[in-house]
Amino acid sequence: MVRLVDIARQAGVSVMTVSRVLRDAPDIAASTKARVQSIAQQLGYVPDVMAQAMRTRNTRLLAIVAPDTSDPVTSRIVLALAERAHDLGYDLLVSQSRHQIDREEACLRRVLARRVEGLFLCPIPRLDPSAPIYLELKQRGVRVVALGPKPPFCEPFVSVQADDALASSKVTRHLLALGHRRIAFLAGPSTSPAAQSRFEGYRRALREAGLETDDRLVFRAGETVEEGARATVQLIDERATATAIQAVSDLVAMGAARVLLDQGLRLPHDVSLAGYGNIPFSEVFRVPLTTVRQPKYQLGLAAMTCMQALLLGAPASSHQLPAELVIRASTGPAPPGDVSTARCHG
Amino acid sequence: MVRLVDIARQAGVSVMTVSRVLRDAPDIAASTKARVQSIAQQLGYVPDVMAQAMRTRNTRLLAIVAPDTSDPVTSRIVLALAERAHDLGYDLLVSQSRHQIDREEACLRRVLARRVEGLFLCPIPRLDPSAPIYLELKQRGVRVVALGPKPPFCEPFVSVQADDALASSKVTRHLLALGHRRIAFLAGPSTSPAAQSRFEGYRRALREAGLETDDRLVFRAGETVEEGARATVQLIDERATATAIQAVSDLVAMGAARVLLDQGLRLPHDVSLAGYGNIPFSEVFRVPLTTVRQPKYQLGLAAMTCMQALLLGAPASSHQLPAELVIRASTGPAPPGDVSTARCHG
DNA sequence: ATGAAAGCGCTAACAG
DNA sequence: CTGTTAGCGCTTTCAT
Repeated sequence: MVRLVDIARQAGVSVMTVSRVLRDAPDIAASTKARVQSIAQQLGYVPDVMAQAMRTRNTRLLAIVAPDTSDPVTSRIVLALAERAHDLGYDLLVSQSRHQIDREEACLRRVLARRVEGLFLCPIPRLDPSAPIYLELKQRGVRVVALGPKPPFCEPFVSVQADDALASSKVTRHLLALGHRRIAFLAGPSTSPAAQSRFEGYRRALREAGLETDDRLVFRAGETVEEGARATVQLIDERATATAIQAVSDLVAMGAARVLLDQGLRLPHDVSLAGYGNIPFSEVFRVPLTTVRQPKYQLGLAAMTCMQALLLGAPASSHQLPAELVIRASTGPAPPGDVSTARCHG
Repeated sequence: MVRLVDIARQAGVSVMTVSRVLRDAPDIAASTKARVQSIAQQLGYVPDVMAQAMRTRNTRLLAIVAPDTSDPVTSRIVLALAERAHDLGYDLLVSQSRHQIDREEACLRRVLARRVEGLFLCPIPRLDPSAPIYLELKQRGVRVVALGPKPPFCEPFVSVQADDALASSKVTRHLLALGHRRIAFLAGPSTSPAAQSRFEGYRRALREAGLETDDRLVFRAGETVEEGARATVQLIDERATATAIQAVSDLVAMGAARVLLDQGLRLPHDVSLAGYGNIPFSEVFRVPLTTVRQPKYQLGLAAMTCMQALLLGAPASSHQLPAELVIRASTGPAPPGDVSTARCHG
């Protein structure tokens, strides 16, 4: 490994001079500079970032801790973060908490031990409102940007997220505009703030349209295709006369679609279906799915912008980015003669 | 920041003693140990991995450099790598080369500057057979595990990949077994070794069945849905009388499906279609797609196993993991009376 | 069982 | 413009 001393010896100057040249510090004779640079080049010198960090206290290291960076949303965010980080001269550490609270804690300890300058955190939903490790992050002055909906115990952190409630209400309004009055909702896990927000958006839109949420139209699904399918079977079993179904996520919607299509129902002729999230390929789904496009990459960029502010010691504020309704083939006008619609009108 | 000295002072012992305790080194009085541990705990001591690394030369840092870690395959691999790395006491750096050669080089320089102990590399296909930066990696003794098909300039590195040629020939054999004789192939970019291997597998299966590759049935598609669609339009325009179409990837297959379905053709009644890669949701595609399931997570695990060997200075060998044919609804028996089939039989 | 000295590779602070 | 000194937080080596 080539060190500064090696170059210094070769060039017949002090280590300090070499250090200055290689950092482009001022007050160096042009001739010296050229000579040192050439020798460094020739020897194939590669600076030791660790040693620099040790001295300057700048690790130029950021980290993201998330339950699963392979999911379509997070992986796009990681892409944006790593890309921007690189351009800003930082490196990005990736750590998976696998939805396990103690694993998340272990990841965070690692991150502390690496003396990262900033942390992007997708917190695991917890039941317990107190989270000592998060307090510790705060205490130690780690700059934290929370990604996604912020649970109560993340209050002190800046956050960046899509406006789930708003986007979800856009979906509901779209269905209402198509004449649907009985819109079922396939809900996500109650521990997930994102899922909650989407349900909130649905309720809000209904309320604004002068309708009340009918509990018999709300089904607990979950996060997976399977759970979506199960909830839809239940919906059918219970003879819930909905003309439209709004799902908490595209995955759940796909499960619903499977069941509906298997029943011989046509989308959107017999029933409309909407998802949320615009996962890749929801476009090329059996019936191209009306959904919400989350600005994933933009979320990453926004998060990094926040981080830059924090790194400069500037105040940073949380952001809600608007998500966009994408109307495709799975939603259409409500069947005109539908009993339930009539009833609602009456 | 609490350092060893701080603990030492509190405990009335030397820094060395504290260091020993915290590393579980032998020859420490039980009483001292207990006292130091308790004080460390109480002060919230977090070791400085950088400083440790500086002294011990073990950075406990690994890195992955890939064109785009958000693609479905790579993101799963990253998941496996980060997870295993964590369990082995390593952290993982993620760096995106964005399909740009000079960016890849910049990423690799960063990785060198961080003194990572090992590197997972998804190389960008290059036309030029020489790649100085890769030679440098080799020279500097960085342990490298190549992911995916290994281009010629990566020869010196251990690699882990799915056996694309074999899996691709499984697809072709499946179509042959269904009675298809005129099987079109939608090929990928000629620079991609993976795409090449898949084409090879197709040819090999045909040859083994006593058939020759008909160049008029091979269409250059690419990597995207769009390119798949374009190639399929071309296929139709040229009146290529194929009864089955094998695509280099699921994305390309989806493009093909769009065109075929738009033409009013039924899958698999009129024409069979197979993809490759088993991207999420190819199962819930308009017509569930026959495809090849790549053992993505397993690839990550295998790569890490190789890395462990390298880190121990042990020899490691390259691995080809078998990929599995997944038969779904898009492939079926060849239309019995088909002219082309008849012609082949005659 | 514990401590003192030295140094990993680099740079801040000060001197000349 | 260039060099000297000191030290970042830790551990190796050698002493006691």
